[in-house]
Amino acid sequence: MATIYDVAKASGVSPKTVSRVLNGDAPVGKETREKVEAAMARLGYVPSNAARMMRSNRSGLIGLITGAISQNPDPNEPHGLPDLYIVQGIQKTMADAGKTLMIADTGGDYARVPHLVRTFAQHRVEGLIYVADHHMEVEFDARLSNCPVILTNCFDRRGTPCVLPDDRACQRALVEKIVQSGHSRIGFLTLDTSIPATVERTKGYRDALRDAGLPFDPALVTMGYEEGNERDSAFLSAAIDRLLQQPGPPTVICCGNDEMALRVYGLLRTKGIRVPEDISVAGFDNYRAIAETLFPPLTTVNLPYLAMGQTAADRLLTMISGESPTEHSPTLVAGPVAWRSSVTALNSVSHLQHGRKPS
Amino acid sequence: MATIYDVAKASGVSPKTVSRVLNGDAPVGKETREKVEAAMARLGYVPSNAARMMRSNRSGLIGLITGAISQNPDPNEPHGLPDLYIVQGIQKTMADAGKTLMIADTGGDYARVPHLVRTFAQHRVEGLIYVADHHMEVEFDARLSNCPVILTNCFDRRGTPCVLPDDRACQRALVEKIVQSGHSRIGFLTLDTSIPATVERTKGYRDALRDAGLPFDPALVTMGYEEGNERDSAFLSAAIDRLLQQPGPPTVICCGNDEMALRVYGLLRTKGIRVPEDISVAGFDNYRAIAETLFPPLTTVNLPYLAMGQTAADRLLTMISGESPTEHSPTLVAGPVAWRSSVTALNSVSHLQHGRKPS
DNA sequence: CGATGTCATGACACCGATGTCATAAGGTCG
DNA sequence: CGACCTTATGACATCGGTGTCATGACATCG
Repeated sequence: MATIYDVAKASGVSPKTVSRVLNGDAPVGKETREKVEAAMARLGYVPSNAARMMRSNRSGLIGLITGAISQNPDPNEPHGLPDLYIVQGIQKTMADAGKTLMIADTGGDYARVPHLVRTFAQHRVEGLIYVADHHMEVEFDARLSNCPVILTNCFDRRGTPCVLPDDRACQRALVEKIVQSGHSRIGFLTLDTSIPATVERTKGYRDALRDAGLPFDPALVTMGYEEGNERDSAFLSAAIDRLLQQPGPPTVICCGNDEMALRVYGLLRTKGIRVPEDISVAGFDNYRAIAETLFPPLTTVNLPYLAMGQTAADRLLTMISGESPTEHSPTLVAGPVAWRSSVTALNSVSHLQHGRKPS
Repeated sequence: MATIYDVAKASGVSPKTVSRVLNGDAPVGKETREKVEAAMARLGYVPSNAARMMRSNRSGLIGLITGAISQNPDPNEPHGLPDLYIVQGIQKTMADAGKTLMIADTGGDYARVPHLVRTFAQHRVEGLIYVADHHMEVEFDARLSNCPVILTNCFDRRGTPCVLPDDRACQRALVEKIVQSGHSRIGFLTLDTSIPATVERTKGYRDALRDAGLPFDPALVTMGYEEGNERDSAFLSAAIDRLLQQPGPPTVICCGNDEMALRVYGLLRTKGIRVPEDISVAGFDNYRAIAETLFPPLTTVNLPYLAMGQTAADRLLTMISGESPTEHSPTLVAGPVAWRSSVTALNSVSHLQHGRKPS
């Protein structure tokens, strides 16, 4: 590999002059510049970042740790998508800022994190981002990193700066729209109640009801998925039955995510209930492979993962530049409702739940 | 940031001895080692890769260029998954080999590739991998890279080493199993016929028929998706009608991918045709969010993206070590059939296509 | 007991850039 | 015309490690 000395010799100038041509940080005679540029092209010279970094002490590198790429021990899992969009947002923002992203993957093994942090520290990354695959609490050990850290899609107890999805506002916006369509008995099949997203979304659900002056009926809210057992049809089916087999059954069912909605479509049809004629269904995530492909297309909420990534990247860049003191409160990012035809407008006069024919 | 000199001073030895403790490349007295290690821990010393690299000229870095993370101008697209699993496979293999992966994303803009290659060259990556989001032909310009290059999920005209999915063998294996289940009229809704995968899979489809001694009927093969217009229900519906409204309609429909199969489920039900009682359906990709969540679960082919990534990584590592001369032929990787209940065993005596009741 | 070998350690140069300072040529101004 | 500035360039030290070689203290062997 050609060095700056080779270029200098080939063009008959000093290495320092070649450096000046490279960086344009001082005036260089036009003729000299052309000679040097010709020599660089001829030798296929590419400057060495390592050498450059030794002096400047600025690596231009950002470290990103995630399980996005292989969160699940089980390959081909559908999860790990959210983090992907987050990574995409980060990537774009960092590229625009002239930073190079080093991505490391935990391979699903959380114990690898300290090792990855150390590797990044060796490369003298200027900042570190941890991206979780779902809204969760973590304990991210970055003591060795010696650089600003931001958590994305997760938070810790130490108050490390973080960017989180605004599950509460999203669920609230969805339910508000559903209420505006004339629904007042709104079922809610939640994800496992032990995860933060469920807690926040349930608050949002209640917010929307309260604002609309509707009562909160606990019988309309029940858990549809059990943590670690997402594909148990019997569990989900029983949850649906709990909702439907009660006085004043819901006219619409909100699901914890789009995948659950997909299964709910199937289970309702098995029970001879049509979507959306007999009952409306809504999802969460706007997982388009499902939401747009289903028939009828699924009303859902677009969690703004891309924007979360961008927000996180911007916040980290601010921390790196050190302009303003580091803010410790979480940044919440909400997204718009994706309204599709799986939720029908209820005629506010007739409160029939069944037997409506498609128009 | 503490340096090796700080550690040397703090422990009262020479920098070189600290280096020896770090690398274990020469014997160090037990007492000295402990002093040095204590000093390193106390100072929070982390060696600088940049400095290390300058002498050794070995960066331990592998560059990966992909659109996986943001292939689609349209966020939340379901594609970009295959590449993701490929990236996962590469990541794992490289981590095991002690290499650090630098991932750059084209952001959907192919023109950025030369710039990304240059950035990698500046970091002196030891090898370069390009991952495409689907089996395709590319023109990958890596002249500046000055290191081994491997293409994954794509190929070029110059014969750059590449790893490709064995679409032909996969489709063949799927059709073989379907034939073994008693089907002989096998419909095939292909992806756009202009893409390499469709060409190869159609060959595999014909291979399986030929081996089973079944005739190839062109009326059973038709295009279900048009390039760039994947969500046109009318197009797909018309294709289904072409297959069904003919003498000797198929007893099973193979789809170009799992997403198409999801739509086919919906369209068939709209037409009053039950899956799998009236007709069987098979997919391609084993996209589990769909294949396992659908009812009935979808029979499909597991394209081994993970294995492709591992294969590509292994091949690149071999090229880097330079042990054997670089092989230029493509490496094909096949995957197993994922057999689920969307394809029924046909009683080989009765060739009824309709009217079978669920057992 | 001297020749040889091993162990433990240090001095020093070097990798490829860039920051600092020096220097020489030519232009401007009072 | 000399003081001073700007432009264009080079010499040299430096960043943080590691490779090479040298050195001194012991141990081993014939």
